[in-house]
Amino acid sequence: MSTIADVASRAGVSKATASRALSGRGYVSEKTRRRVMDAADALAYVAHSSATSLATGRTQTVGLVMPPIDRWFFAELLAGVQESLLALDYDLSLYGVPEGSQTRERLFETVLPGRRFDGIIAVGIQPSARELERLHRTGRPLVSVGPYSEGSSAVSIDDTAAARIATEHLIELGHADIAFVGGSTDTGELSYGDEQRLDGYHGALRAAGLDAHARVVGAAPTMPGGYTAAAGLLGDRRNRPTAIVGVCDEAAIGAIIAARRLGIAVPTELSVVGIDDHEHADMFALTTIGQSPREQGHEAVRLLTRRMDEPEAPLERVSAPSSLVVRSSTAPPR
Amino acid sequence: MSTIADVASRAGVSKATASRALSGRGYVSEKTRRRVMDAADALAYVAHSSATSLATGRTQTVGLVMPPIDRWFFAELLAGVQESLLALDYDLSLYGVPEGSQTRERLFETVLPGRRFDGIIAVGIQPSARELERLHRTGRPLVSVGPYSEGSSAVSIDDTAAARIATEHLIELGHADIAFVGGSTDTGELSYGDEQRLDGYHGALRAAGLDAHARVVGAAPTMPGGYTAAAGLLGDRRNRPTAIVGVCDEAAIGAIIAARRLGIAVPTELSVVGIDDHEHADMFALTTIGQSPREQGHEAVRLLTRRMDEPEAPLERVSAPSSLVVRSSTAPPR
DNA sequence: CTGTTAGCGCATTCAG
DNA sequence: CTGAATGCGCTAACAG
Repeated sequence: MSTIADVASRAGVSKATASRALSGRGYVSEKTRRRVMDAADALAYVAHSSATSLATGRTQTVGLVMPPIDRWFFAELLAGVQESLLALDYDLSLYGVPEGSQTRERLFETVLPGRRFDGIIAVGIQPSARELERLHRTGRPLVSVGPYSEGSSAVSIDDTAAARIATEHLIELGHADIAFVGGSTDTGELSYGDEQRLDGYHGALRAAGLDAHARVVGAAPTMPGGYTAAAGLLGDRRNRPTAIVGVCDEAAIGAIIAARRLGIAVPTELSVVGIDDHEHADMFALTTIGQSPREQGHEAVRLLTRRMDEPEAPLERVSAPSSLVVRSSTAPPR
Repeated sequence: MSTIADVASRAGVSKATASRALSGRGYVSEKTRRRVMDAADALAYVAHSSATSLATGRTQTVGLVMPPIDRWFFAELLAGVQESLLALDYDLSLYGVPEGSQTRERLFETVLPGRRFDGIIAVGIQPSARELERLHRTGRPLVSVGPYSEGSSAVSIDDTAAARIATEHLIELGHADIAFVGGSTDTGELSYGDEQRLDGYHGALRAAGLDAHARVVGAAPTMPGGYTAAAGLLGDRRNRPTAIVGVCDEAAIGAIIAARRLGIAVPTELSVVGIDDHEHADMFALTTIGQSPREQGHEAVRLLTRRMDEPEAPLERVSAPSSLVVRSSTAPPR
């Protein structure tokens, strides 16, 4: 692999001039610029990124930290972040952080402070005070998606409101016996957003004086999770709810499939509403609260670049839009 | 942020000694080692990764190049790669390559040759001759998953065999009218593996003298894709197949859901077999050809590290295991 | 076992 | 407009 010195000598100029010509910064006569360019691609020259980083202090790389979950939300968000970064010529380093592991410690203590990135996006992570201190010490900006962290810009939907609106939709249709699927799992893992959604469900019920009917059945936020939970819930035909709120669309879809298998018609005998507007929601005619994780990814990058370009720019907290999408999985109870 | 010089002077030693103490390479007395360590964490010292890379020539980073598809296979594979890399203290840079875009060019011409990585894993990518030349020119090892590339180690299942076995399973049960769902899409995109699977289907039919019955219906390799395609296929009750091979489990599951909606019982009236053993396969009692993309991710990293540690190590081509998993979506035709 | 001396490859002063 | 010199932070000989 050739270095800038090779290019310079081949073009008959100094390294400094070659550097200026290649980067486009500083004055270079059109003629020598051309010579340098020609030499560069004759040699298939590519700057050594570590050398550039060391000299400039910037890496053209953004770190993305998220739980290693292959849930739709994360996949979409990742795609959004990638799209935006691509357009800006930034690279992406991805870190999947198993909950409370040594990995996590190593990440915050060593990797992130190693100046491998110009900025960091943390998704669904709630850093501890010490972790935050480590991050800020690097002087690089942090953007969080989901849980908000001190000293960072942030973007997220209002999960509480989303679940509340979903539940209210059911209440307005006349439902009183509304169950929540996905409230808690056996393992006790309940991600930040999920917890807020549960709160929103309870809040709506309380406001309507329906507290007594609250029923939360634990389920993983997945289709099989929702399926299993709903199958149990709907098994007893005498005591089954008239409507279900899924913690997310995956769980809600699982519930719909369970209902169908049990011969329970949706929406005539059972209404189901989800949260997310998953790409499969349409196929199941699922009424849901729509959000766009992909857009949130774009927004996160926007917030990040804003502070990478201008470190003293004020922190921003943007609330991503979400709204009720009515399809045909909900109807008045009969 | 402090540098190794700060640590050295605080510990009263030279930079070299500090470096040795910190990295564990070379002789250092236990006593000074301790002093250096103490100084280091008093200062919360973390080595600057670019400086280390420049000096050593290694980045402790692996590049992962894959299509920006959030299909189960890729998500699982990514998880596997991450797990393995984590254990080895390697970082991961992720590149989603839109098919035939400028991005792709930039990636191969600039990013990958920029020595940002110690090795590269390419998934479902078929590099052109020029692209391959660029890669090899860097002298860093390449491992491909899926399509094999000249000069790289590779891991993949035998997609042709997988589809053949799936189809044979149906033939052995007595089916003659077997359709393939997901053969081609309107956009003409047919990823490498999918193409092979289609071949395997045709091969099995041919071997059984069933060519004439071949029916391929185009569908995206997704649940809605399979749903839509199957709905069309099964709509005509007079002329419908007795069995379906899905290009992947997502498509197969979509077909099952379509069948249920149409009141067609699986497996008594229709057999369905998929390929992958997707995490949802169990929920739908789907008979399928199992493979583990996660394991393939581990394997890819193993192949890569082998050649990163020993550049002259021979190239390897490993065939990942796959085998028939019989559940209850298949039965003899009635 | 430890310190000194040289780079790694690039961008960036500062003169000219 | 261009070249020579300097340094980014670290590791790797090479002496001692």
